[in-house]
Amino acid sequence: MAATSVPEPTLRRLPKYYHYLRRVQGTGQEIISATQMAEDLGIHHTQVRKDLAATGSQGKPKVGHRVEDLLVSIEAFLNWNNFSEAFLVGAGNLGSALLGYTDFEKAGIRIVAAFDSNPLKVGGRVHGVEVFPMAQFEHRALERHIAIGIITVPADRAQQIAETMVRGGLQAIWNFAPITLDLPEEIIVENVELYASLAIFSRKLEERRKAKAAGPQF
Amino acid sequence: MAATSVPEPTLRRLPKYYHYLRRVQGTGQEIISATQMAEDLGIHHTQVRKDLAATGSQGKPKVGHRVEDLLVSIEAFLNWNNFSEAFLVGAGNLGSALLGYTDFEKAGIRIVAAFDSNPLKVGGRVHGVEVFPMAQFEHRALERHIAIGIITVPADRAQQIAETMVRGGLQAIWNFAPITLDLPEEIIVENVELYASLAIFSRKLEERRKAKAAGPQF
DNA sequence: TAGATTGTTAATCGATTAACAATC
DNA sequence: TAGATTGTTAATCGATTAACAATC
Repeated sequence: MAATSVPEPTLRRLPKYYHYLRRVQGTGQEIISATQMAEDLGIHHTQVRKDLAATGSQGKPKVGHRVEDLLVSIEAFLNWNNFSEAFLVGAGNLGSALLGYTDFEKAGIRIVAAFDSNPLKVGGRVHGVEVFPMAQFEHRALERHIAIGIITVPADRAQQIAETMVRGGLQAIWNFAPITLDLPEEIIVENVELYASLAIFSRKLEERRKAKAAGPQF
Repeated sequence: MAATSVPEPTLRRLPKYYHYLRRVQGTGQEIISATQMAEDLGIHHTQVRKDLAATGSQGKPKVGHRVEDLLVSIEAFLNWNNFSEAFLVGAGNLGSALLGYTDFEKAGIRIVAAFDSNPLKVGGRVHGVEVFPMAQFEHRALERHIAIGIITVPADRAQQIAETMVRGGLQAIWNFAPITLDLPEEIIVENVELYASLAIFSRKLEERRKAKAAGPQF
């Protein structure tokens, strides 16, 4: 069962390479070296080589990698040729924004329905996606064999929604609520922690202010 | 200059503790142990202790930590009592969603103006925040001594926007576009990589499917 | 050929986890 | 007191970086 052998940081970097390579492709360039990629992306070149090797793509010594080959390898490795269907819960500001991201489809996920507990939203459509009452989530998810759930509700409702998702047979949850979900171990959970960025901002800006106040030391 | 000594992963976990402790506080509980926190958040207890120690908060052996004390320490450490003003560029779906997040203010950031190149959006308000033409960004930023910029435009415009931000004197950039910004080293950049989550989903779901197809091994 | 580039193996670094002494 | 909990020092683990052989 060595399939888990690819480190998660590598997995996280692959989309970065992918988007970069798409831009390179857009300029008409057909060959690229790991060295060049590393420089442009601010990543160590050995790192880039290892990451690309993980996708099974091979380059030619002295030449480099074919941009097209790399794109195909990454797509295949991430299974981005197929997509899984997703249900989104919470058609508020953030939820609506995600419903508008048609590009997710190129990245393995298609949001096929939204759910909300607000009767004013139910029955309508957001970016073309129908909004159903939360009460219908479980049976619709089971019926359609949905794999992925997206949580864009306030923190105090997230745990409960997540549990409904598990009952609906979902296998992966993309959680935008700032709360740690307590779920069976086999459920894949990805938390988008917006506040983590803010913590880094506050701290680093403050450090800089202090450094400035202390004056240049040399 | 030991201020940089706090590891970034610690910084990223602190908001998690903070939101958790707020919920605990909401139940009326006044004392909590690192052990309990660790269990609820799925983090090793030693890790929690080290992270809390970094904020300067102290607990009492056999007793635990006062919830209130921890909240105050984390707030102070992250400088969340003050806030910095931010300009957001790109009042589309995601940008609008962020403009509606009034909670960011508790986390050290207040979005005071939005900018967009679409004349239809300029002059209007989104969640109460005025939308200005992009051409005014630089002088308004300089005038108001803005520290933080938020980029919620498509990838192909992000680099250019970021450069304008630097010219406007901003010190930190929160980038939601899937592109690596090439900026002077002193600029603090935080990338929110939504596609990273999708990479993990695709890969892990695929692994699971394969494991299932192979059948239970024991 | 010479040299740029690939790809792998070894060394380093830093975060996480384990072990343990201190304390109320 | 005994035992739970804190907080620190040491060990482990895994990712990143460095070194180097292979190749067109």
